Amino acid sequence: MGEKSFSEPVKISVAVDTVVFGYEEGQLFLLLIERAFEPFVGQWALPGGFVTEGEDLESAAYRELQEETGVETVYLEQLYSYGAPKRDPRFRVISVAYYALVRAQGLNLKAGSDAKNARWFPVSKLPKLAFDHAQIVERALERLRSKIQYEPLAFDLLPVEFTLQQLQQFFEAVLDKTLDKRNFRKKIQAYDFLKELRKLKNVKFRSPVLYRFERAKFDRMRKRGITFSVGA
Amino acid sequence: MGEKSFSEPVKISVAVDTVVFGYEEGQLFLLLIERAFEPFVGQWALPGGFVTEGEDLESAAYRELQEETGVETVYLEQLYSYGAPKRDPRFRVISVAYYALVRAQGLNLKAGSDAKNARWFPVSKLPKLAFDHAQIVERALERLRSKIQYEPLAFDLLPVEFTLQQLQQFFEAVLDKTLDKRNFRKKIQAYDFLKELRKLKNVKFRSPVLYRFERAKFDRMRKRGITFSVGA
DNA sequence: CCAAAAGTGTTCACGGTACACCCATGC
DNA sequence: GCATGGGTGTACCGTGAACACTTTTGG
Repeated sequence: MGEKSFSEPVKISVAVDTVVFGYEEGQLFLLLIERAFEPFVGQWALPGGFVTEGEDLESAAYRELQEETGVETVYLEQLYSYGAPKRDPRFRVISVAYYALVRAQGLNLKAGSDAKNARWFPVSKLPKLAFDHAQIVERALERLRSKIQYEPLAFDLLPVEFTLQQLQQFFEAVLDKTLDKRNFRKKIQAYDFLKELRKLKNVKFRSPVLYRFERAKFDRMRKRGITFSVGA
Repeated sequence: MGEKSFSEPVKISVAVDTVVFGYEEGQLFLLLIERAFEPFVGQWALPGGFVTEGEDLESAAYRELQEETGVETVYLEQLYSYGAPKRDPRFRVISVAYYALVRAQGLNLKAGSDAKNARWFPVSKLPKLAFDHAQIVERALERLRSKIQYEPLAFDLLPVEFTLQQLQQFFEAVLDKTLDKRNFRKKIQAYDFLKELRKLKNVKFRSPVLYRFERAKFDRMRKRGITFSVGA
């Protein structure tokens, strides 16, 4: 901000747009909004909106998510800022993109009450997106795929209680590669941040054990200098 | 940008601020500007300024660097955006922060011709910084330290021709830990992206070999699926 | 008793780490 | 010839990868 002249700086509209990820049954999903106004009416776009006076960027992202989709976000992280002059055909808009993780929680893969025009799409079958949102999604996917390998983001997308098989399937789906069952279990269990809960009964075949992620244990592990890594 | 009402969005001043890194003789440096205007007159700050009409964010970062410091940047990457409502005491400013790498090139650790009020500081002895710039620097350092371990950024900070000892010293300085000489050399040379040039003569003791980084070889190595890593 | 998923150990190859001495050069 | 930094190889260990059978359960 070391401006040289005293001329007033140009003022620009600032938006926040969020790439919301969900996961269910081996598929990664993305929450999109159908645009109700020009430009790009009827096209799908990322949830988001303009930053208001005196409002933090992250707060704006939360607020817009709440207003437009009603989803409960368990993780929100800034991704990148987009400022190409013509990215919005109406007027100059700079957009600060975020990405968020939402727990799919059972089968409830629907948008919150408010927004009838919000829908989950599998990332493998996304519609054509408005603005430069395809680019933003691309970057978010890259970030998610890379960060999931050394940060415990998986546990923000999976149900609170899960089996090792579900956990493995999750990594396989997001990283798009198969993992060895025995090696995967050995590694995960060695970290010792999962708490064994009980057996899941009333399942067709042999009952799997349910686990829960213990963040406190994870943090202690980190402090001991042990780094989490999957799929390396 | 899925605004729900037709009310005009709030307009905000958008700045770009860049953390400029240089390196020389075992020390990492940072290029700062002494502020000539209020607020924070006389304090040191990151080079930067307001984005103008129709100007890309990255172009704005380049332009401001050129105007304020005259340095020739070999690498520029977006870092993070800062938007706390009161981060600038005058009025609302959102700042998109970048970080840049500059080749110190011999002893020329001075600012470009234009800016008399620009100076290099060792990162270990930074002055008090204006605005929230200390926070930005912190994040840039983290990013540099982590990225340098798996991306070839070192070669954008070192002179074009360097010895293995200089290269090792560079990593030791930035990562703040000592590396084993034999293991370091073995590893680096195994990657086979360095070109042996000649012996550096007229040096006090045994003449070291000078090397040059060959980006083409590096890229081919990457394509073969080999990942660069130092200090792991 | 059969079908289907859950669960479990061992071996091998490779990369990381630790470690000490000879070599070339200028003075 | 000596002081100083330049340069080199080997042995060990831990982690990652490959790989197949037994157990549990519901129908």
